[in-house]
Amino acid sequence: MLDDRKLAVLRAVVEDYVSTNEPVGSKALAERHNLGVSPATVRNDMAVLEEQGYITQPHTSAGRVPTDKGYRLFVDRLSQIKPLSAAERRAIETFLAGAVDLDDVVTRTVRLLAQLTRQVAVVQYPSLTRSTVRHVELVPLAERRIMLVLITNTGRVEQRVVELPEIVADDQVAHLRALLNASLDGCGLGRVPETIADLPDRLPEEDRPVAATILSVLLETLVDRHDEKVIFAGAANLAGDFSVGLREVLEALEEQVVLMRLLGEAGDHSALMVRIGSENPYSGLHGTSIVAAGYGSGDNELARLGVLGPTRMDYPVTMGAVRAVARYVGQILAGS
Amino acid sequence: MLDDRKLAVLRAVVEDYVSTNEPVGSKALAERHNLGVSPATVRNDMAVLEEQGYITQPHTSAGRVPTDKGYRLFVDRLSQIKPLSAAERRAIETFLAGAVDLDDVVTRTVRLLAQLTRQVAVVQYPSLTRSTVRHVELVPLAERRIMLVLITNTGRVEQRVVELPEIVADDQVAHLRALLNASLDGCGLGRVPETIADLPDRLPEEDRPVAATILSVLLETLVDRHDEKVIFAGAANLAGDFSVGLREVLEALEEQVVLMRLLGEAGDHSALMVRIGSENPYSGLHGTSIVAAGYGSGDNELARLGVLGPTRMDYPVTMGAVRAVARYVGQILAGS
DNA sequence: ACTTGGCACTCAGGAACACAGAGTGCCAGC
DNA sequence: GCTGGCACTCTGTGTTCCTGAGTGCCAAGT
Repeated sequence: MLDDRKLAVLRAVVEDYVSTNEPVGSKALAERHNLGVSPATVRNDMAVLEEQGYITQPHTSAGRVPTDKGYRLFVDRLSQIKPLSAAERRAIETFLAGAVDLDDVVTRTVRLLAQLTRQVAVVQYPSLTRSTVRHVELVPLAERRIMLVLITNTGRVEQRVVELPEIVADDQVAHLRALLNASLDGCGLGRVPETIADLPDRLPEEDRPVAATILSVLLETLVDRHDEKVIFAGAANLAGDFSVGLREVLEALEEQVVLMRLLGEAGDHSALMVRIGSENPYSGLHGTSIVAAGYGSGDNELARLGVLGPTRMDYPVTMGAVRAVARYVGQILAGS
Repeated sequence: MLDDRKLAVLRAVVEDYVSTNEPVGSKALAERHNLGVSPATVRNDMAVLEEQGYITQPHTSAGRVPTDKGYRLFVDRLSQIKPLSAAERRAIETFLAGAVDLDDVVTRTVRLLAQLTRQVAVVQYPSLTRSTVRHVELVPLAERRIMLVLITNTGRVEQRVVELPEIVADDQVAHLRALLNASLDGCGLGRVPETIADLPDRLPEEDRPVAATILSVLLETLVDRHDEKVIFAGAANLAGDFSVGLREVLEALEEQVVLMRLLGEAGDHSALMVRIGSENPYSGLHGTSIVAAGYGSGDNELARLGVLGPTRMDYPVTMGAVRAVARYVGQILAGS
């Protein structure tokens, strides 16, 4: 029902509208893209495309604008992801290579992505639950107070102050630390609870209350952080462009929960996810699209990142940028 | 040269303009505030105030609007900081009390402040340089790789991976750790360099290269973080209000350096700093005002926080909120 | 020396109106 | 099935006019 030329027309409408931000008419379209047919023919095709719901006109006698459905077809079948230029790739590499710790990697990534796409970038911190324990440290602070530090293989560090039910000696602490590390080293965070379940039993009677307190805080740490942290950058890029709903968009960006859902569930590793306009789970963000991908070191996806922009964004370029950044971040993370 | 009534008129102009966001005329002013004089008299006073530069009219035959100079006088002499309501104070306490670690305290604070003032809140992380070492931890990761973890009395944790020049045994590491902690415990971060300067000399010859490497990374950590981290929240509050320059404001908010300068130098502890419109160091932020204060545990100021809003903000209320939040955060930090 | 009522003047913002231009839909002819 | 022509329909823009709020100034009153 949609022959090749009609698809070409749709592609042309999307491309022109994205670059000019104005409804595109049959005449201009027939000229700019050499379709080899007259404006009248284009008009007929447009009428069909409109009937099918791929494009629409803001008001009678204005040009046509793609609908969400139109963008969807464009992304799925009519466009090709555009790779970055060599210069851009070099810029990414050098910019990310300078990072000193995990925090720095994430911060740099989100800024990089925002700058590259001139849109709002969103990056999720590498998930705790999918990483493994590298080291557990217990630091005595006072007689009845110690600090619990958990270091993961992704370089993430979590710490908690623990109030103890009784006074403990330093060598008791040292013993517990050794025991914890022996059991947990390399253990996936998801498997920590079952791994330490029987640990108190392997201790002398008098140490158990203290151990139990510490372990419960440790478990709490894992649970608390189950909702992962997401940060964004490039909000300034919203200012020039957006027609309406700027407030809604900014509000959504500051809601961790919404952001998490936006980035989507973990999918195929390195597969790009695109959500267009009303496909969005959050009503304040109709009118915006999200391009997201997972990233990680090696095969396992640690977290997700993406960009958010107006529905009329340049999908091929944006998708290229997101994919490239996701890959580079993965490499950096694997290398450190 | 400005008698009491003229000051009263200025105050009235500021208050009315803040609450209505429209130029205020002589008639409305004489009615709403019972000044006991006629509109004509008010007009005369206004003419004088305008000549002196405290107010201005957007165009002939419109009401008057305060100038930056007018707001300045208002803040310095005509207004009184408005304390929070009991309900608000309770809300602050319960909201901040639930924080589990330093990161959480800062995040909650910035959101709280944004919500309370309905403006953009800005909070600086407690400064490393002004805090003291609580513990240094060395965690062996591989034969020639260890992780250095630095814990401060404000609960902040810094970590770095260190590549060593040679293979070290675990007990060597343990020895160095003990030595480090013995020398540095309670040491102000600013004094760390001098404190560890002679440390290699107190080690056996063969340990010195390793120690030197670790110490240099430790020093690097301190220097790197000298530029402190600043976060913001409540950007959505900009949307409804701001007339122009929204893009500039958002850009400024994402520039750490600009934010730092905005919050200002450490002043008298717990003294409120107010910067109005063009008093601002950054040209993109004329049209906005900043109310900031230092916060800390006990007497020493650890960092600063504040809010940013349109020049026509409600200064008494905003100042009250900033002061209150700064105090509560200080208490929370001291208690943990 | 201030304050006050009166009065003429100014100007932004809104309503009414006309008009040019872009774009469409449809039809007849190739 | 494509194309040129033509009548039609809108939005956006520019013009004009008018109202109303607000001012500045002046002369009179206290």
